[in-house]
Amino acid sequence: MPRVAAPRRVSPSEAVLDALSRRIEDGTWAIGSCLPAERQMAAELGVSRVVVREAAKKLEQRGLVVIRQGIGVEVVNNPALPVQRVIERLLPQDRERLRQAAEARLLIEPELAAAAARRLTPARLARLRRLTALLGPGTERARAVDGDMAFHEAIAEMAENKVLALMLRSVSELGRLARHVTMEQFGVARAYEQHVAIVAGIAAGEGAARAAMRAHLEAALADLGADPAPRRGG
Amino acid sequence: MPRVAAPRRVSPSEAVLDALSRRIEDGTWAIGSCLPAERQMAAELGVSRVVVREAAKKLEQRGLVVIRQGIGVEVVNNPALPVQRVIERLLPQDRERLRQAAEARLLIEPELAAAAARRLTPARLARLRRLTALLGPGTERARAVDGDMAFHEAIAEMAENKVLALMLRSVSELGRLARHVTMEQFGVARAYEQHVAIVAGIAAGEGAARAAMRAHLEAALADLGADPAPRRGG
DNA sequence: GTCAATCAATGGTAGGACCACTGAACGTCG
DNA sequence: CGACGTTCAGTGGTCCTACCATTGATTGAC
Repeated sequence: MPRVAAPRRVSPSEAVLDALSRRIEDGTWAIGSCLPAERQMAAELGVSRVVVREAAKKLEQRGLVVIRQGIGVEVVNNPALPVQRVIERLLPQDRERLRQAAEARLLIEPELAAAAARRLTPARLARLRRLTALLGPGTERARAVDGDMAFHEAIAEMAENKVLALMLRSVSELGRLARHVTMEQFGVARAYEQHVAIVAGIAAGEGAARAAMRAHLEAALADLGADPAPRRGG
Repeated sequence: MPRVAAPRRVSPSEAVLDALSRRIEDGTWAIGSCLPAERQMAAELGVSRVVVREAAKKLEQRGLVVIRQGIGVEVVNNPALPVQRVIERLLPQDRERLRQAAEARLLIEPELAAAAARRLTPARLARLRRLTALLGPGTERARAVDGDMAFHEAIAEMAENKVLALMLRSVSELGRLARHVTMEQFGVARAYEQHVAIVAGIAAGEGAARAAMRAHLEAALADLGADPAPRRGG
């Protein structure tokens, strides 16, 4: 019986958590699909249902899955979700949270655009141009917001800084509802033009990218300020 | 039997989670102390031990407590912890994580210093001066790192943007180990001088604050680059 | 006085039973 | 035939009880 050689046994809980998160990340369970039932996984992994539940709960906290009674455990893979929740608890009031989030975004995102410009390739430029089409003429409001998010997220990705990308996505998701309102209020055409301008800026270079993005965000912020009560001001 | 009036019963789990987090935030259980045992809380709240455990686990994920077998549930209240964990999972490699975190910090913190300058009051200035003393001559390495963190955190607080403060704290905690190394390598005296310069900058105005903070961070980043392998580069 | 064994308390796991909710299959009624 | 309410099987949510594993303090022998 070794007294120092084996002090580090992995608990069943950790092992299962590891196994599940691994299989989610390697695509064993596709995004949008459901994991096997808790009882079944417990049987397969040779552990009690308690540890499976615990692992699932942790995965939910990490934004990898959502658990719904009567349905199952669905894969979503959204790492920004936990950050969002932290911010929501930190700033319970919608209005103030939105303001600070917009402030943070105004600080982060122009820099992301600049970094994306530094690292621009023809393929990436093409992708950005494709993404602007998502806000092209005749786009419905519901899809427009998704298209808007996708566009900004792509830029964040191209900046090749996952920390900043995570932060951007978190605050950006927080403003999703508000964006919906302003889109409805001011139309998507203007947002589309600004996105086109941003792409042109990124193609032109760091400075132009920064300026274009900054203009876009300031416009959105101004719209937000014009809206008296952004949906449930509690 | 109302068919629409009462569709929203709070589950025991939510209720307990709410109760516990409330009592933590209002200081019923001081930071550093332990909550009652799970069995006891279960009895007091009239609920099974499972839901108490679940609530405790969620609190742990939120960075409010840490759970240790054989010890109990200790209160810590560190909202940045979940964000740290997300980043650690997102960037498993120490070196790259540190680099991106430093990049993010270099972007965020000068702006926080500028905001702090805008909102400066005599009391706050005094507080900052007091905090610089934590790095004064003759400070041990171990305490120096804590003092450094406290100083930067205070500035973030004075900027009055909790979102940015959260982000700063998260990336800043990630670099704690590395900071330890550089402190040991280059001494605390230089860091002290830079902190003094930052305070002077904040007192002088936005631009000066930004510049001073930027210089401090760039120096730290350069030190980091000089270090070949910041502790376990796996 | 030192050190190792003991012990009580804590969180961790097991297994089984039942509750609450969901979606779909089914049957009924208009 | 079609729309609607019912039933039902499957899912996660909760409960209970017992036991395992780890910790820190207590106790005892040396």
